[in-house]
Amino acid sequence: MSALVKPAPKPEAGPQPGAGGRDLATGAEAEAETAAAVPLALGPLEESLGFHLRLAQIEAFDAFFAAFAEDGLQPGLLSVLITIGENPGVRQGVLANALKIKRSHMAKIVQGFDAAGLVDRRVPADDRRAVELTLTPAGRGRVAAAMPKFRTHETLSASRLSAAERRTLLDLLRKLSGG
Amino acid sequence: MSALVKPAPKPEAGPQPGAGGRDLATGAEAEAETAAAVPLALGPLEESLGFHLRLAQIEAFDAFFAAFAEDGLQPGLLSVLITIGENPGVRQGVLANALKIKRSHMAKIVQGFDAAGLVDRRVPADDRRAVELTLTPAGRGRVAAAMPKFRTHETLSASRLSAAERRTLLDLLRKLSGG
DNA sequence: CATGGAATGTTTTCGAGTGGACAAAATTGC
DNA sequence: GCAATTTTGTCCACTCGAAAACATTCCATG
Repeated sequence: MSALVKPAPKPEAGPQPGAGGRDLATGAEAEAETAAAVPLALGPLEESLGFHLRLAQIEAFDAFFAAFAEDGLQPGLLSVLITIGENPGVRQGVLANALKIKRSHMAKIVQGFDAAGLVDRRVPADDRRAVELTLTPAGRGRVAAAMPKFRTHETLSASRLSAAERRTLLDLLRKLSGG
Repeated sequence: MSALVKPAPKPEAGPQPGAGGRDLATGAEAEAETAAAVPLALGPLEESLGFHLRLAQIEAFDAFFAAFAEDGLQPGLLSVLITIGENPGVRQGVLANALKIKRSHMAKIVQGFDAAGLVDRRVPADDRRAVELTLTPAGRGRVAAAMPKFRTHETLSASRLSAAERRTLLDLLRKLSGG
């Protein structure tokens, strides 16, 4: 598949009228589909952590996609690359565990990266079941190239929060997840 | 399909050895797959809102599943039912918009609910494209039955946070999502 | 009113992610 | 040493959700 190599989802002429062409830099939220933004009564959902987590996550995901659209890179995939870079020789299962990605899925992802020449898979001599992962030079380049955009994205996506609020939110999320 | 009527995912004999039988009440986190909980260096991810949102959301999702496994109910589906209940006669598209569910997906969901006899779909006379949704008595019963469990789940899932922290987290999430 | 465009919901098609069975290698117990 | 169990990764079948094309209805403009 090489889910990383698709040369920007669709090389269209420009912002199509119907497609709702994602204003990248402006930060305007631009009324997703159509359907008036009628405020609904959410009842108990209004106070639900899980519900708001989902909302926030979807929004963050969308923002990420908007930022990285041309790279054809997804949040999960980038996190895998980064983590391999930070932990050369990490075991595939350990990686999956830390990133909350299922091992079966991680296998697919790593296959894709391998095929794309971004990671090396080495079978250690002392345990021939395992696979140790390392970034290739190309992989390191890919990560390095993505990092500035990543930082920009992180800043932009929290633009509604003050620095202190962002810090607090991060800490609380970490605490919630048992960090 | 009737994705709501499956009588608990698998009516097995008991907690299978290999299946990892989800201790519901204990709250112990029980080492998901196997793979030692080796702490990895996450580098820039450590400070990433999006990354921690994903982690927290996955965890919340899992907890929800554990709590509602026997009901065969999913977070998104319950949120749809609740919101219809809170807004009788709501338009399908408005609902999709508010819950960040794609319209095409909402169509499927509503079809399922309709087939299960949980919602009524009424085409208003003044706009024959639209569909207005209402809970049937059975639907209201379903929601009412789920609510206590839902509140319990909400409380449990935030057990690592104090009440004040939970409140703060909720407010920050809402602010982040443009509430 | 006729005609082109927009809004609403549906269908179809496809990718992402899961669950479970599996093969190979390691570990343990005898 | 050898069988049983466990760990590690992979494969296959399936579901959830998204993107895009579509049909129908409404609206605007002449």
